[in-house]
Amino acid sequence: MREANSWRQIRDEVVRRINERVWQPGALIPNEADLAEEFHCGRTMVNRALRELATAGIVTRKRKAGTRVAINPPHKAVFTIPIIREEVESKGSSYRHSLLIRDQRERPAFLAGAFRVADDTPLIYTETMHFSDNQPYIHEERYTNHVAVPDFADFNLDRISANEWLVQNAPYTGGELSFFAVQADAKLARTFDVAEGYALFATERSTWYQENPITHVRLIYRPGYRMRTSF
Amino acid sequence: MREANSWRQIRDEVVRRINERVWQPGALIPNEADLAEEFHCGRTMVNRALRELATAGIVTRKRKAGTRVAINPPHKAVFTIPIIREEVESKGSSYRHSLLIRDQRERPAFLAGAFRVADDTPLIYTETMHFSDNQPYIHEERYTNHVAVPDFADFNLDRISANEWLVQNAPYTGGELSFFAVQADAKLARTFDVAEGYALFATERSTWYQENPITHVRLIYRPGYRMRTSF
DNA sequence: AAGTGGTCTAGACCACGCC
DNA sequence: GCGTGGTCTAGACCACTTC
Repeated sequence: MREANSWRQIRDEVVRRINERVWQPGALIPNEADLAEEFHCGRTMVNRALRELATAGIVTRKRKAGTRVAINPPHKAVFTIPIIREEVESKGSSYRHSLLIRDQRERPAFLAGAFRVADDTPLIYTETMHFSDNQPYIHEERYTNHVAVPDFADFNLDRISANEWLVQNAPYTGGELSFFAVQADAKLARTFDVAEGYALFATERSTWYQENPITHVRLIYRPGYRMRTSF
Repeated sequence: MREANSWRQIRDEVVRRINERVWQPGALIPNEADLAEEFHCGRTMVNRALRELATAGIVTRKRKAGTRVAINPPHKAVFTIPIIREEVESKGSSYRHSLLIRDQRERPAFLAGAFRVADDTPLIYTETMHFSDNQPYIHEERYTNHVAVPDFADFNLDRISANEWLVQNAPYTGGELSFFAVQADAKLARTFDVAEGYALFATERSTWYQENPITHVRLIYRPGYRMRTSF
């Protein structure tokens, strides 16, 4: 059929046939050897193209059973969590932040599930306001386990935010992320200049390194904020 | 060093060295040929291992410049957008839904950006309530382009929800997803038994096939809902 | 110019899973 | 059993980027 000499062309041609219903959802597509012959290339590159489509959920593959067009389109969206400064600056706005509070606290009750440290382990608590073009943008509350990140306690957070410092210096092996809505309390209402109880978008993120909790952060976004992604 | 004969083992060993700081963030790691020699394998499999790590954002690769440990850990999370019924049932709850409204409307103004059809194209509007264990769970408002999905107009939505039908029958080539917070209006407040103005978590999703809009849906979740993912 | 990753081949053997 | 995808090799040439 069409000449194809790179795995990208093979991949794109397979996608085209799926989109145009040459190969229906659920249908078996030709095996690697046959496709290699059709495209005048080695089986290795057919394998690579189909493997990538399988990772993306476009096809499903089983030994002996062959490769099928996936029945359910992949309802997956990859979401990238940016460093706040970079997010602001990428929109052409100026960024600054202000450290409001920095002290040591014991773990609050609501963190017991996410933060598996002894009840009386002191945690570093920081509260930071992030601004975009000098307008309040994100309010950040963070608990950091300084046993896991000893350098953090001494770090000057005036120039670089906790967000940025931890992203670059505290690698993690796993984490959890959640999205939800909160009502503005009195302080947030004042900060963002809305009525108390106003609906604000919020995220929480926990990260850990092996079994050790590193940090837990709650971000509350300015009124009307939307977090977007495309797929 | 350690014996490794599969690309997975190579990948895991590289990850181990990065996590244990044998190779620091930003540092250059040995080139493919050297790693192939160390692991007693072909360069192809080293390439595959490192390519996968590059896709995951663990390392960055440039010709001639070599492979470096990424400075920023990958702040990526993958969201799977489930069929609502499956989400509810996977938690062991019973699911049902109720179709509240189904009519034809012209495109509302707020959809002009997301829905590139002529202003007077009639769209199918549906409003559905999803229940978990007979408690209100998600309120759904949907606009569907019946030019793109002709079968949808005739479909009986009593047994299968629009959500589920479209996922399985209307493949798409792209889409957009956004997360935000809304205030409950009078109707939502009544539905979810909260005060008017209460903060609710909401998502909007648009999908299209090639250049044709398929559907736009806004989901408003019950009070206190959190959308979670781990990484 | 030279070194690096990116792509590709031809061929091989293996592991899985349907029959 | 036996056909399929999964893995792997040894070698080659190319494209890009830094020098």
